[in-house]
Order: sequence, then structure tokens, then C-alpha cells
Amino acid sequence: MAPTTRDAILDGALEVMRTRGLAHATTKEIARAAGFSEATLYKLFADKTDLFICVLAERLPVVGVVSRDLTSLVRKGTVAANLTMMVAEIESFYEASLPIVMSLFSDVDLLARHREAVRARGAGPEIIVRRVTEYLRAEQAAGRVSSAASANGAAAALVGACMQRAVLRCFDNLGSNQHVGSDLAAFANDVVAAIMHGLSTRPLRPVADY
Amino acid sequence: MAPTTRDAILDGALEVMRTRGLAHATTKEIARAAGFSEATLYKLFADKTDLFICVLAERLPVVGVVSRDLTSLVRKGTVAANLTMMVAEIESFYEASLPIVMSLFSDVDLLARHREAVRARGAGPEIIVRRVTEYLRAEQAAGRVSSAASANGAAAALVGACMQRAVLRCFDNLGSNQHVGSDLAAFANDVVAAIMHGLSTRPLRPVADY
DNA sequence: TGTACATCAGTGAACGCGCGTTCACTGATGTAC
DNA sequence: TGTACATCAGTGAACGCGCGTTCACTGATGTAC
Repeated sequence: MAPTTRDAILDGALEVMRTRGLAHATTKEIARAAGFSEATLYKLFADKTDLFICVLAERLPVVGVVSRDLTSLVRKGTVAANLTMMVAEIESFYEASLPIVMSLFSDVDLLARHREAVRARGAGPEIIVRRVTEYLRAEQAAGRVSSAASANGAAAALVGACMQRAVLRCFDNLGSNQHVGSDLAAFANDVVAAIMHGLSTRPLRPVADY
Repeated sequence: MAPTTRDAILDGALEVMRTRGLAHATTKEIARAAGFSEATLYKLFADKTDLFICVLAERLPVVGVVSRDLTSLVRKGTVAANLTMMVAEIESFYEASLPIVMSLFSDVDLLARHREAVRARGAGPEIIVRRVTEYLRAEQAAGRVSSAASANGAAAALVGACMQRAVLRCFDNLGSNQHVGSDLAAFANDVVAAIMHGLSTRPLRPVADY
């Protein structure tokens, strides 16, 4: 299907938001990036806010952890390997989406409208932690994760580490291009190892399944 | 010392940024909140950007974990209790500062200027994780934290969980007033327990020092 | 096939508004004699 | 003490600019006969 004018405008808006920031995402800049006149924006969107809401709803990346079925991983491979994969995926997702989502905090009205749109879809940023928690609970039921562990606490820690790292990298303006790749893998391994083993001093003993 | 006009303007700017967001923080709004005329802003600050940079440098909260000496906690109380205290403190700090810091991502130029100012001071957002890491290493040296653990990974997970929770709460527009208090404590306990014990299935054995 | 008209995607140019910024000014306070 | 002048914090009113938005319009395509 040929890309529509609407697609071009949404893409142009996304590009301007990414490169110049929401504050510089004027109708002139967006129209220029999209290759159409400003007047065309108003044929397809009620106003500028409506355009932004549509960009957020239709152009923000979706993280695989939420769109896929994590329970298919239960009892497959090792818990540590599964978590490492999730961590890398979630961190990449945050690096791509946070610059845009964070800029919404500059306008409480726009943020409120976005939040309502998200809630109306039954979605929300807390779903990532919930999905990881569900996965960990399933592994607990399968006996591959200690039943004494707090699945929710561990999920919050894993996902939080991803968000933290993404925020720091965005703050330092590091695009994913200068991701050495092994960087991200090393981070994921480090965090998962910490979550798997714990800090408490206990007799070390090799355990088969991680 | 009587509050100066400069203080009033910085406070006014902070208030507008908090309540209306950076996008609505116009010179008119700031002057009104401060109780002075717009012209007065320009007697004390070079331009609007300069004013924002000063607000960020002089009015953003500082987290105790960074300003205090964490090594004084080593070998005191229990590791879990110390970490729980840090987590509560860091989460509160993020809830107070993130709404403002995140809004900077709407303007790449302002963000860049803020980043340079922060770097010139030798500060930066990654210092929190570094401090917690240092604390954990010291406890490892003291034998109260497993020497096999990744201090850095665990610190990233702890601090990340705080940031994640703060972002979610800001997204849902929950001021710290509707913090039940026990909420935050429960969160801190949950995350610290997860980090302390780990997920891996190992023979459970009571350990004295946590 | 040609002709007359309807539809529709897209635009150039203008609009009023609110923004950041500046300027000439005021009035209170301090100071010299 | 009074008087003349300097200093200084603060302001009202205006400025040009770029923003979001609208309107009358164009030119290509489709359609009826």
C-alpha cells in the first residue's frame, strides 16, 4: 500500500520531535519535514494537539515483551538467558521511546490527553513490569525460580535498570548508533546476574539451571 | 537573610514549571508567579534560557545519598535496612526532580546547555548509581555482601527501580501528597528483598546479618 | 469520442495572538556639604 | 537641618517575530451523457 499523506505527516512530526524536540516541533517544521504545506495538516488533523496524540498512538515503538507471549519461554532455555534477552529488548525500547515520552512532561495538558488515550486503549507504561512479573511467577510455579523471591520486586528492579540506563544514555545524547552492542549485552548480563544471585552472603553452590 | 528578588523569580519559575510545565513557563507567567514585572527578569538574567539554567542549578533537589557519606553506614545496622532507607530516599528524590528534568527533553538546546552546566560542576545523574555501588563494594569488603555479587548490577537495579516507580507515578500525576507513606516503604522493602535474596533456586538457609 | 461538471487533494497568503525582549521612565533611598 | 544630586530596584508600554490557524483558491482526476 502506497504511503498516504497522513503517514508522511506523522513521520515528519516524529522526525522533528526526535531531532529538534517537542518545543521546536512547530507546524511549519513538521510540514517541511513531511513535504506538504501547513494547510494540509489541518485537512487531516483537527489541530496540532490532535496531530501529536496521533503520532504518539501510531508511531511510538512497541516492546516485544508486551506484544509477545512470554509464557512460551517458561521452562525453555535458562531463566537467566530469557531474562537477559528481555532486558536487552526493554532497554532498546526505552532508548527509542523515552526521548519522546519524556518531552510530554513539558506540557501537562498534552500529557493528560496522552494518558487518557493510553488508558482508553487499556495500555500503560506499567504493563512491562507486570508482564515480567507474570513470567517470573510462571517460572516460580515451574520450580525454576525460588518461590521465596518477590517476583514483583525483581521485575521492578530489572525493568527499572533498563529505564535508568536508557534515561542516562538519552541525557548524554548517545544514539543507539554508538551502541557498541556488546555494551548492551554486558549491561544485561550484569543486571540479570545481580538479580539472579542476590547480595546476601550464603554458601556458594553451583546450581544447574542458571 | 531576606529573600532577594532573584530568589523570588527562581521560586516563581520553579512553581510554574512544576504546575503548568516547561511549555507554559512563559516570561509573563513566571513574572506573575514571582510578583514582579517581566522587565525585572531581564535585569537579573541574560535571557529566558539563562533563567532556566539557573533554576536547574539552584533549585533542583539534591538526594541525600549523594550529599552524605554512605561509607559511614558500612557495618552499621543491617545491609537490608540501609538499602531500604536509600531506596526510599532516592525514590522521593526522583519524584520531586524528574517532572522538571524530563521536560528538558522537549528542547534539545536547553538540555544540552543544562548537561554542560552539570558536567562543568562535575555532577551528573549517574552519580547515584555510582555511590550505591561504592557502598555495596565497601560492604563486600566488610563481608556483609556476597563477594560474588555484581555490586554495579545490583546498584543499577535498585536505583533503576526507584526511577521507574517515580516515572510511573509522575505519568499518573500522583503527587507525593497522595503517598500513603507505607506505600513507599512497602515498595522499598519489596525491591530490597528481591535484590538481597535473588531469584535462583538454592537451599534456603537463614543468614545472620540481613 | 468530446464536453461539461463534480470531486477532491493540496496550497499561498494572510490573520490575530502571545511570545521574548527592550526602552525610557519613576520613585525611593543614600550621600555630600 | 535642609538641599541638591547620584544611585538603584523596579515598571508600563511598546516592539517585532513566529506561532497556530483559516480561507479562498487551483489543478488534476473522475463521471455522466
